[in-house]
Amino acid sequence: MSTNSRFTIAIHVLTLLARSRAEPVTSEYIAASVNTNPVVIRRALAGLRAARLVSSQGGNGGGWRLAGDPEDLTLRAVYRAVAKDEALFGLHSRPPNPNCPVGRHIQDALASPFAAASRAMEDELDHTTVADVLRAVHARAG
Amino acid sequence: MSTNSRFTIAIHVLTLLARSRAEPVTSEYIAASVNTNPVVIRRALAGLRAARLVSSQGGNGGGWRLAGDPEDLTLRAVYRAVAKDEALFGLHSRPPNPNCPVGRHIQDALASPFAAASRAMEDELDHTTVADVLRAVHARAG
DNA sequence: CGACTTGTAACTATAATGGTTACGGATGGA
DNA sequence: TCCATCCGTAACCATTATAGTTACAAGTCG
Repeated sequence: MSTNSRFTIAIHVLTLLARSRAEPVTSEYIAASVNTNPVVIRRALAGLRAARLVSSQGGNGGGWRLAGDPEDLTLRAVYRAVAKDEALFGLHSRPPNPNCPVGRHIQDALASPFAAASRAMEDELDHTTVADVLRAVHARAG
Repeated sequence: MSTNSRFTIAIHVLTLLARSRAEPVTSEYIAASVNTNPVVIRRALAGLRAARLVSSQGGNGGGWRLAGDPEDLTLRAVYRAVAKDEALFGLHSRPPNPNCPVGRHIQDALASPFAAASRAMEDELDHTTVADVLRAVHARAG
């Protein structure tokens, strides 16, 4: 449904930060792990900082740190920071025909089932934390 | 998460077909309700026909019909027809660095929570049928 | 002072999405 | 048979999202 990797990248980066505890990590180091450009990382992290999930420090010895305990950082919180106000399912790109009964009311009729589906997904994301992801990575790393 | 209206369009069209029962509906009529071009509708319905949700009939008096009972057509089935194999959350656009423990295992570590979230969403979509949507539209149309 | 790092603008490439025109082919009634 | 109708699909274009890259200003710390 999406050609978009923002959510995955965000979790990847936060997992790296969780692994290094309070030690700041540079965008260059992160970019090497994600296999992309440091600017892409800074852009992604700017959004997470706006959501108070991470903090940054410029200059020598600077970098990025988790703002809180990874045990308390759920994938739902990460999802909301990345998705912002964007709905899970997009509506019509142009408004449907208001002279057709279906066109006039379809968006209202879909609001409830769409919201329920989105809520169910987020509730499930609430069951996993960044700390859980880090443990899963460590388990596979042996 | 998606700039994509395929799912909404599909439900909209199927609701129109459910309303007209066995009477075939032309792509031109559907396009007028959706407020788009008939070719866009034909493209969308071609996918739904491949999933056996609708059937089409060319020539005079032709058009599109639901293949089954709208009471049995859940939004989950519509979602799967529209999303095909595409995952709800995209992974990295370029493979992460295999020399980093996190980069090497992050995708595997995310497989389980991502699948659970997608399943939770689909389970919720299973609770609503196209017939339900049509009733919701009728209720609002007064 | 100087090495380092973030912040951000600017530009480019690629791909997805959707809108449009055009036309071939099938259907069914007059 | 003829013809209006309607699907099937190719082709092309515009718009937008994404992300990759270079460049440079500004802040930080030893």
